[in-house]
Amino acid sequence: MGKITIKEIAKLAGVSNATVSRVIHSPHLVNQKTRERIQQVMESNNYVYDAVAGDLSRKKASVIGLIIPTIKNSIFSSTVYGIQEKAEEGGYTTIIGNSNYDTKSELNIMTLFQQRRIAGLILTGLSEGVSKRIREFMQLGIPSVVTWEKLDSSDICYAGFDNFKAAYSMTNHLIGLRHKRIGLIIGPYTRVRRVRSRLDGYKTALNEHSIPFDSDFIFESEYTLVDGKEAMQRLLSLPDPPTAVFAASDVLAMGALTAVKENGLRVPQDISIAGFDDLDFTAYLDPPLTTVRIPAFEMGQLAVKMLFEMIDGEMNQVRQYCLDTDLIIRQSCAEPALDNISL
Amino acid sequence: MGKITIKEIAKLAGVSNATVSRVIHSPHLVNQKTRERIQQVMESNNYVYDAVAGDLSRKKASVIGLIIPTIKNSIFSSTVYGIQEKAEEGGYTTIIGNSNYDTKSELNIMTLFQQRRIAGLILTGLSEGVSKRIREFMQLGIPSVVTWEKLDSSDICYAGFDNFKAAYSMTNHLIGLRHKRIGLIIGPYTRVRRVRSRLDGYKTALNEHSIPFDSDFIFESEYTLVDGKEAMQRLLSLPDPPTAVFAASDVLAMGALTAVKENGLRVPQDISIAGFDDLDFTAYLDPPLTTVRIPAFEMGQLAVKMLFEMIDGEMNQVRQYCLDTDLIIRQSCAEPALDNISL
DNA sequence: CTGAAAGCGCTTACAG
DNA sequence: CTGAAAGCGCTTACAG
Repeated sequence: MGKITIKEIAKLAGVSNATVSRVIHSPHLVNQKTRERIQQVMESNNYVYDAVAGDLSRKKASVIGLIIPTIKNSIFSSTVYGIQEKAEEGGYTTIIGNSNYDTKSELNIMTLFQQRRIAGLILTGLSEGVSKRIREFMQLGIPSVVTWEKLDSSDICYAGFDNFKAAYSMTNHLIGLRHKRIGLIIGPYTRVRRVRSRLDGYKTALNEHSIPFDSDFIFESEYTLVDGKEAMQRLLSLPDPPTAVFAASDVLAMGALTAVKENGLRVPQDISIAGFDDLDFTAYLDPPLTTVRIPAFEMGQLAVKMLFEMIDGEMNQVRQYCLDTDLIIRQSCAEPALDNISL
Repeated sequence: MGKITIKEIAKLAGVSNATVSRVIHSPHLVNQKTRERIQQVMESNNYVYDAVAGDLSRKKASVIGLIIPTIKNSIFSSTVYGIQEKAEEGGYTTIIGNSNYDTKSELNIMTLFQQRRIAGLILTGLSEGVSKRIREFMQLGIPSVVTWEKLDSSDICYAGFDNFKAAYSMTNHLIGLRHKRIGLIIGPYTRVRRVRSRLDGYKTALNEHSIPFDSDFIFESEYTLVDGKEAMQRLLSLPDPPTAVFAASDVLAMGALTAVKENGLRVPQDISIAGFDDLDFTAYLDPPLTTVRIPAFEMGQLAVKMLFEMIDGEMNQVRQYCLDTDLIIRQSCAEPALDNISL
């Protein structure tokens, strides 16, 4: 019933705790005969090492804390996967907290993580209110890295990408296709900085081509299919609707696509739709979605790699990686029909 | 730099560790003045409680271990969400291990979890090789519950659903639509028991309607879009292809749908497609997918609830819950065209 | 190569 | 209401 501890193994094998501990961690330090006997005893008693007690004793930690906005949505699953895989390789366990894009809850999770003695922290984006706390973490010796974003601060590590540039490129692509009325369905940019960067990228691209910015063309929404659909619905019922819509999330794009079809319109002949994220399913939509590929998996892996390096001592220097994004051109965007182009 | 411990707080406040510990856990036991002073000291020194040390000391655990096949796929995300939400409510943290449908790796994860002193374990399905280990866990006082499956063994707890019945109903539905040539694209039934139950449900339904079972109509595949697409491709190139295809996973169904469209065929006029899981996106496919709704979120919540009850002492009795599934009828299934019906 | 002892940060009877 | 002491399961200088 009660679980077997090192102490009991020691007693059964007629040695001290220290020696048992040694056969677990540095078997070469123990006389072969003794070692084998102890291993024997551990086996037959189904001894299971208590990693938590071990960590406490040697003042180390082997859990990595990860904060993502939500696990319900597939947006972050590649990142989580990249993190878990890499963490596991290094013998670390991952705990995940869902912030729901809320700063207060991020802060709460950070404290919870701290109580659980995490070895390092990975954040999905950096909310305004969190930077200070991150610095505290680093002061306390808890290395932290931000993903999904590129930061201005030079003292916080990140493995991210340029949201501005990614959105800028896609908008430019649509403009290159001769669209002038380009709608934008976008996530919670009021609350989330990296989403705001996407908005800025969109605006800047328009601006550079002297296309007037029309706030009726912008919809801020949660990352759900329904929201994407509803936003598109509204866009379509505008007196002079857009000829292309950039949905800055594939989930929103899929919702938008559905709305277009329900209105008996065709993509891309009647209206173009572009997405963001390059989730698995985008290649399987009808038509396949033009979108921007995000280095989701890579960011995860890199973030853990950075964490490891910091844990192993090179904590002194700040590392900042901005990974590339790619325009993935598929069939959901085309030039607007002639009668749609304002001459 | 070094983190503040209870001991230092005690010294600063001029009390013993015990008293500080008391203000953390049972403040009412401490004289108000003393308590306030101590709280004061904790605040101004940013004291953070060490939950790991606490757990060790009071011989309890506050982490729940969860094993799912994969986190990459959205299939399990509702379950994970249900679990995390409920666990959090009870002050528990969740750690997730990905087994990749592999028994050996499940066993490994279980040991890892054990080393991390989990308070309880939630498994997604029960592989043949794992039952024994589960019983060991329960013996050791680690309550365990299985989800996504209904078990025969009367001594293992579960919060699942009837895979056989779910697949049986859907197959029956297709038969009711007058389909006689019904293809099946299904997950790894050779390795996974609950998937085998689905296969059995399909077979039994056919059998009850004296529809001969045709092994050319069955494709076993991984749960990916590509696999669904390829399987459908093969099905369509059969000399006498099915008039309906039951893809026992929405992801496979989405892949299948793409293949059908690429072949210039229409769903459901030329061929019907049914899915399984009722993932978010199914209502947004073109056409919206007929599928079976799985109580994914509910299973997660219930599993944690059961775990809590067991942790709180009623560990003696085995609880087994089989939740309902629903046929979700949308537009991807219809009667076969007349010339397809064998008279 | 091995053991005794002190310690990781916290808790909990027990005694006062 | 509070403190001294033993303990959770493991580790690690130190000494031999």
